[in-house]
Amino acid sequence: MEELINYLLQFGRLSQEQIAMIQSKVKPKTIKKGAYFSQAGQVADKIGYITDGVFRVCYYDKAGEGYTRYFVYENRFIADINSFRDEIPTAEYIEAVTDSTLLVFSKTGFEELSNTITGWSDLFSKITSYVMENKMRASSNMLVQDAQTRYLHFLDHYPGLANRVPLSMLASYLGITASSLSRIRKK
Amino acid sequence: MEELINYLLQFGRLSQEQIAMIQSKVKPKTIKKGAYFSQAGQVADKIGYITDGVFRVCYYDKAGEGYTRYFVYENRFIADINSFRDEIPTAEYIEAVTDSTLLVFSKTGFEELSNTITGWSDLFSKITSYVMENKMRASSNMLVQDAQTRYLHFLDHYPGLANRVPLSMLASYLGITASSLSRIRKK
DNA sequence: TTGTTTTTTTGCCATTTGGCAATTGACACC
DNA sequence: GGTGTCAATTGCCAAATGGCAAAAAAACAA
Repeated sequence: MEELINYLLQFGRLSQEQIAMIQSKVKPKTIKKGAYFSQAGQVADKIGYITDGVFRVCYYDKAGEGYTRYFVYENRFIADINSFRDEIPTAEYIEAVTDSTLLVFSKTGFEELSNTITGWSDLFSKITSYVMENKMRASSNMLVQDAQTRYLHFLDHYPGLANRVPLSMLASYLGITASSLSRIRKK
Repeated sequence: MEELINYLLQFGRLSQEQIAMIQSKVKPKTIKKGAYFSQAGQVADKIGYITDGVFRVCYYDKAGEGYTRYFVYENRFIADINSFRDEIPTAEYIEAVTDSTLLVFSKTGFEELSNTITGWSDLFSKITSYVMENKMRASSNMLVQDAQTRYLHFLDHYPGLANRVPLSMLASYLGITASSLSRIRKK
């Protein structure tokens, strides 16, 4: 809870009353490894702040093969923001990679905050565009690097994360096969 | 001008007065091929709506080699939104790939719209997150496809664009060398 | 613990892509 | 018409990566 508030304060000012208001709209939730926080085809009805655990945003091809777009872990928000805002179905899955705990804003709770706290939706869209820009830059950068460079960059940009996610998921995030990643890892 | 309004209307409602207000804050601008709309190290002080031409968002490595993150063309906004909002220096260049014309919002003009038009900044952040999500999805998808698939996808997703941008820029967008793209093209 | 299932590693070979250099082509300028 | 400049094509070979299958290791369940 503490962390959530500190995270928000990085992006804008909040009064004590506003903080109390936010805290009152958030509910703890646990989710098991392998379960989905949101699923393709459904409308995302909540926004989560991860207090413990790792999630991945992913999709599946016709053959059922899963591809990881990116990972999100402690002290970050996880949500399909476009689905949530416009109430349209998601295109992707948000899957718990480990057993996890979250603080969750419901759709109605979030809207109450938008109506009560001046600048709340601006603050949130600031977070959103900041995060998305980084995600986009990351995958755009990977495109022009070879597999080993991508892996090494991942290791020092997300220290420890490589040990918390299955190799196969990491491989699909890096855009290589599991075998290739295993070989690169040997070095 | 017509197109700008129609584009905005796709993302939210606007009254006649609001439309007039928007139109009064926008100024036409032309920019020559090769010139920059915004540059790394500077603070982006404007948002452009492209009425004619093609731009690319790009960066350079130490060796001076340029890499294209993505292209933007007619009837879309071009801006470094995080730099513009927070008044921090951009990390990237926005370069005119062809001679182009724009409609430009200045920082002050844009702020006046935010203060005058209820929901203006929500409407704009809706556009931003929608566009960024798509850009991110595009480069994330490319990561798991081979070069030829990426090229073919580009051709039918952006019809005609391949003929408007130099091969070398397209190659760097696709994450391959100019030679490789040239070979793929032969087929 | 034991057996079962899933994930990871490894070997082998085919294919893709990169790197480099030479050639060709387009275009502007003299 | 010649000449310089820059972009695009092509050939050659090396390096990176994929595909597939078998073996090994790890995770999980009974």
